[in-house]
Amino acid sequence: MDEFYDSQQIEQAAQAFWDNSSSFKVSQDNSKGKFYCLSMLPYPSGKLHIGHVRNYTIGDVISRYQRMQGKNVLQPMGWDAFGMPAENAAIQNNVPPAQWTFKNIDEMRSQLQRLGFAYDWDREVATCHPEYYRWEQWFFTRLFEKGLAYKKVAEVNWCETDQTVLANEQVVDGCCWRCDNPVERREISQWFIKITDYAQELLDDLDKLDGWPEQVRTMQRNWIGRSEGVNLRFGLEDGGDLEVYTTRPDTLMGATYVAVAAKHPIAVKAAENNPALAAFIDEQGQGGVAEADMATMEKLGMPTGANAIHPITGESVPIWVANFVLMSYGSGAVMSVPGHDERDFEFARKYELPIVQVIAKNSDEHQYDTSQWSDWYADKQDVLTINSSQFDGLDFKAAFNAIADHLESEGKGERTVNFRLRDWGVSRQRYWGAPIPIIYCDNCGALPVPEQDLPVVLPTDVEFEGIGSPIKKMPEFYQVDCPKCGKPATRETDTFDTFMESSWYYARYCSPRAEVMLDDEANYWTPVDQYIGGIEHAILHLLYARFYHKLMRDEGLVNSDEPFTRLLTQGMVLKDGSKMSKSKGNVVDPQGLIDQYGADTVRLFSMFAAPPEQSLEWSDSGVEGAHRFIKRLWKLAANHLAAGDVPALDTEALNTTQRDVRRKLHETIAKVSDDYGRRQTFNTAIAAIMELSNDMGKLGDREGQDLAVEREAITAMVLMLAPIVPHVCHSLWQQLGNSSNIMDESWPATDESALVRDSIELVVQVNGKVRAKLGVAADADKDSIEALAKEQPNVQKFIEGATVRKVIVVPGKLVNIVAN
RNA sequence: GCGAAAGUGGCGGAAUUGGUAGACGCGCUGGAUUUAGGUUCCAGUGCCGUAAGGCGUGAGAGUUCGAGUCUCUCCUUUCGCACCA
Repeated sequence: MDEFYDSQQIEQAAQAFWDNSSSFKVSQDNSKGKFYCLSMLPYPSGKLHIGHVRNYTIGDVISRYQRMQGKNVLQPMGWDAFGMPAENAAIQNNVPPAQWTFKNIDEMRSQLQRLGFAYDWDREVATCHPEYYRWEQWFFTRLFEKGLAYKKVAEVNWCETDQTVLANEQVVDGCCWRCDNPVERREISQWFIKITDYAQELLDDLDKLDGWPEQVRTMQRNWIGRSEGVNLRFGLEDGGDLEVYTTRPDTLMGATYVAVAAKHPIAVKAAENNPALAAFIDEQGQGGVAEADMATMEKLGMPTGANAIHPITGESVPIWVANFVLMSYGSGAVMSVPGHDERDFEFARKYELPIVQVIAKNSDEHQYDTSQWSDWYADKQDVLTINSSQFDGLDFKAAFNAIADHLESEGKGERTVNFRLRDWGVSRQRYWGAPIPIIYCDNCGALPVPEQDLPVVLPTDVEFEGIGSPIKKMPEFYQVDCPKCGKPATRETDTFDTFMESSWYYARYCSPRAEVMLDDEANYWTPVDQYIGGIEHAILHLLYARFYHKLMRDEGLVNSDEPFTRLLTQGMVLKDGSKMSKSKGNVVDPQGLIDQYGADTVRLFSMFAAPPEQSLEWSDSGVEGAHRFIKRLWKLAANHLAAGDVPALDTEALNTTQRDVRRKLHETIAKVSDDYGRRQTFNTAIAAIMELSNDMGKLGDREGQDLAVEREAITAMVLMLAPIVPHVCHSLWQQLGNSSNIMDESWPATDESALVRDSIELVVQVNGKVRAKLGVAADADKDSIEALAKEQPNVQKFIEGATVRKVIVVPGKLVNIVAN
């Protein structure tokens, strides 16, 4: 065997072998258990980023590990190919988005292939291809017919100068990123899908997802935001009423004003005769629509001059316009209880509105300081109502029920379950996306494009100027005949949110060329057994995909409730402590590293530097360390093979050193198996194999059973490293004399008899500090351990003159002598 | 602002169920070998201290025989917030 490790030659040979034997092509096979391992598909931005390398290495390691567990493994790859960057590149480089996108796909595909990922490339999907998005269009027409897709007015960021809609990302400090003019909020009519119809199920089913990180489930629960409260109505002095929703009806007696959104009809009407209010409302239309910006801006308000009638006391309370009340949330109005809501409290202090205390700490502490907020003011526990006339002296639950009952009996309100989750807006006023398959006819209204006319193909031969979407200026695209009455009609020119494509691609991989949206193979492979992707997708993408799966289930396309059984959320890759970005100049190009060290080194370092869920600090010298380890492994095998014939292992004939090494080997197999399968901490698996490799130096002269133990250990190491560094392990496997394909070998098994120990080492502590170490027989009893521990000279020294109060013996671990 | 995480040597990290803090790797120091050099191998390496020993897991408190791990308060950083993907 060549003593020199030549990564490029080894990797080329291994990849040629895999290609020639179609190693990763997979089909339905009912003789084995299936395992669907999926990594989030990349946006084809140009070149592979180091974050992609990490994501896809994790997926590949899990796939290859599962294959060695005897599973029929599907690991596909594709492209989330629609989106804004292609439009931006088109403007910058004067190249059509489609052309730019396909060039990037070709480049990135070859990079992925160079990394040796075990993808079934026959299943590759690009979401910008009409054969993909036609099914998305078809599915949307099904949702339309079921009443799950509808149109309503919603706000967007609007740049008046450029006459264009801006994404939140394109709004910088309230101004347009291109022309720097202030952005305003504009209402336009858009398509929505009723995710709120599924809010309760999306919430409930989170409990079933025990293969998901708890933090992701918590984030989704909070995002869905189920609350139980009361919808209640304040009367208006000039007739009619004003509906508000509250989760705190127990504090209704403390409502001292009502706040409405700037665009609320009451505000708009009041502004008619009030120029100052009109100016204020106008000002609130400035800036972007992003919630983070809304929530951090200064809380401002202005009185409308109108009053509302409190539903219980009948008292008159002022109606204010407040910029923190959003028209898109609930009814666009809230009751304000400054005594028991921190935001209302600050608002009331600022505008000198009355603050009334209506709950008090359950103790005798009825004191209430209206000059500053105290945490307990909003408590629901250990509080009683006060100043609430007939509702005095009640705890939260009793007050909630008494007031809700009262409102219901008076017809002024009703108990309601509310969700924070809003319907999914899927319209985008952009070019590079899937056309929304709707036709507007003056006679027949909005109609879905008939199935036989799908797909609505996005024209790719376009002049792209950057201001507005080119298809909005193409009569040959939007001028159509009404599919119902045949009269001239207009095609929808908005395109779908790209989350539409990424919400069902996992199912399409199962039968990517089928002439239906999904076929039987989808039910063979789904749900995905292991999904891997960035933590930044914890809410939106993962929630939309869960929703889509339920929609597809209800259409009869899949027969499971959830798309992803186990989820691994990968941490970010950092350099010098911060996220890599071109502006910081700290971007690591994986291609250069692959050229220099080989794919295996890059894969090994990516897996070794941190556990997958944590952020990973990239380090060039760390990459060298990974390369060094592969070279050591190579040399270990070369020297072993050079030592000559290996005798059969005779476990009865081993000396102490050989037994120790063999015990270490089987301890390592046990640990590494657990790390791969249950813990998914590949960094500790690699560390354990490195430890084993260090320990093998103890074996010495490679005589007799030395070689037998060494062969057993090297064989196991190569098998255990194969998922992480598949090329070098493929080569070593062959050189060790095996004719089989290593990825179809079985995972090594632990020999329990090798783990047996005669004696164990215990730690002896005095008052919790380590004072001695003690070797005892593995079956020693507590009393003899305690006696032995006390005899230790260094223990004697510390308990001398003191009284032993207690002795704690933790079997197999330690003895703690408590003395003073 | 709201929601979710993270914080351990010079650095990346380990400690899985409350039980020896710092595995493994990087870097550094000393030595050996070879070379023009990279390489390779051996030894050492949390901090203070000659030592005995003491201190030490973002800060502060608490529970416990025992806390990186559990509880509370605070600080810092990261991610998400619905049109970035």
